[in-house]
Amino acid sequence: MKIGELAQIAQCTVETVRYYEKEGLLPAPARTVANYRSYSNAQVDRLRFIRNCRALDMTHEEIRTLLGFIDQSTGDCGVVNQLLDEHIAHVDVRIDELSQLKQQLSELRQRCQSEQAMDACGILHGLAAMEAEPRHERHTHLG
Amino acid sequence: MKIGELAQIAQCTVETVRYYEKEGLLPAPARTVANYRSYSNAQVDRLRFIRNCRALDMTHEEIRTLLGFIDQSTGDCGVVNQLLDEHIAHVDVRIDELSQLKQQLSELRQRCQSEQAMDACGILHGLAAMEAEPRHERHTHLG
DNA sequence: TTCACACCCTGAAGTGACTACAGGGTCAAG
DNA sequence: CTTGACCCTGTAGTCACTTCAGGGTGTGAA
Repeated sequence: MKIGELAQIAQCTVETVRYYEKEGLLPAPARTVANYRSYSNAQVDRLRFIRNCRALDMTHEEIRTLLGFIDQSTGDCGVVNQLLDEHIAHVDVRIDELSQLKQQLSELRQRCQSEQAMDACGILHGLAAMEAEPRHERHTHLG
Repeated sequence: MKIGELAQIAQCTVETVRYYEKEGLLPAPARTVANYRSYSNAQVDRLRFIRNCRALDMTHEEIRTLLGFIDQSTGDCGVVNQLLDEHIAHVDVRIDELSQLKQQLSELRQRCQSEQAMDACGILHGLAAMEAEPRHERHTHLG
């Protein structure tokens, strides 16, 4: 299977597949005489695994860890459970942050209901007057 | 006022202030004889405005637009209202996406309650079996 | 045979909003 | 006269890609 077909199956671009190879998430595949990448079924499965993890917003580092567990396949999967729990916690934190943000933005939006002169705009005044809070450290890799 | 004091007031780092100057969000300040940046009160206000916008997760592009409105101060603020509405919509979309994600992750987590052998781990199997969805385009700049 | 066109290759640079670092200058106190 | 806190410039690194430049390969039609 050539790279274009693989990319279509895995719902990503050809460039992304090559990027994963460079990053070491996907092993380098065999090549045809024309130097085209040629993928096995196992490699298709591995890419699908990676794309599924990415669809769940895991980082490459998290994915690398999971792939490591699969490759070893020794030991118990407590570590996997823990990784997932931590990732879910990340998502929770980010949802809370965004909810607070929405609250603040909605309040700000309330300050200007009509299209008045710039100088009088409650939103611009609100943005100028807010008290900058100490920047909170990131508890999550989710933007 | 020197850059360190300014950064402290605006709750950001000295590097960030210099970065905003390079990006054209903050005008280049006067310099002392020792070539130190020296800020006026107006520039302090402008940086506070920028930091407040960033605390609300606006992009530099959005902030640049708002600063442009302030600098012109002609016309009505309908455009400001619109920018804010769009930004609130971004945040809404992202909250929905993350909520769906959390749902998927929780279901996945259910698949493995005990610490069993890697090969039997329901989470790893779940990640391998998921159907990759077509990559959804970004409707938001929020990560 | 020659052309078009879809697909493949590599390697470098761009994205956003910073952060970190190297290598140096300035200034006040002890 | 030295120590340490602050300041300067410029470059590179972060993350997960995307885009681009400049080429090679393979197949079907004119």
